[in-house]
Amino acid sequence: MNKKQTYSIGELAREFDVTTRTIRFYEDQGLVSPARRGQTRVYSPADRVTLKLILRGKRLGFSLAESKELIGMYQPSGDNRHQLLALQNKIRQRRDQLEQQLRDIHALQQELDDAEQRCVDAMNDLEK
Amino acid sequence: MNKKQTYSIGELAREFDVTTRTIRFYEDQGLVSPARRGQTRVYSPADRVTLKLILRGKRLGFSLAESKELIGMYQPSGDNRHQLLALQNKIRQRRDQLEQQLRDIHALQQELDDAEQRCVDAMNDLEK
DNA sequence: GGGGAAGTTTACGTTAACGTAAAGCTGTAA
DNA sequence: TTACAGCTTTACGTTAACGTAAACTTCCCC
Repeated sequence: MNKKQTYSIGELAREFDVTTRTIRFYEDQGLVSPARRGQTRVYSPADRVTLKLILRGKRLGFSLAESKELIGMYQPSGDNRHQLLALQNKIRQRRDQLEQQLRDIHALQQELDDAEQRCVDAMNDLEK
Repeated sequence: MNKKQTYSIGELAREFDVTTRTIRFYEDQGLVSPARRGQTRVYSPADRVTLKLILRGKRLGFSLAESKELIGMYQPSGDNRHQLLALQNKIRQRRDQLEQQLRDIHALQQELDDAEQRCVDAMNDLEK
């Protein structure tokens, strides 16, 4: 009853709607390091999660380098105090950036509401 | 008591912390069209708002082309029904995209909370 | 009237994030 | 056994969003 689930590059590409080229590119950039069976790449559930994080980062406007940083945050390999402090600083920066994005999004949503309303009004005018 | 406020390209560049090259590039791409006094560009308050919208779009991960679309939404020059319907569809798409971003942000915030907590815990362990 | 400081155009350079093509191995279903 | 579906590497091409440099006007100040 062990979950020895693995994925091929094609499966993941289909699931996340990207090309295999893209996934290999992320590997080039050091964002994932799948196992190999011979030549062929074999992805673990953990690799899959990493891909998910990268793509979410993209949706949030992060560069691959930034996403790499973010993903690195989840395993503080920093075994000394200095590393941990640096890590906390980065986390704080991210949080500030996210807050700004939230403000931006709310403002934009408000404007879309207005724009849509104007749309509806204009169409109602055409009715008459 | 009329507000005949105008801005030079340098003023706007300083205010928004971008280069003048950037602002001229946006003009090249048809995102702003400042007036001219001779050769020199003269920006109106409306131009300034447009710039603001572009930069907010950037923070949200929109391309310049997308921001241009978004900005175009605010003045429905579409005087016929078909235009208005197309407009509403675009607005709906934007809204969906924003909702996704919101979900992404909340998830990321949660993870940052966890990561920070692990940081604090690890530092406390070092204290002992 | 000789510098700056700030504006202009023109044009080539750069980085990120892949796309696209070529050429080859590999299992398996007909 | 061949045919193709899916995997591999290598490598050049592409797009967006500017950077950077050169060469030039214009205004203002001392």
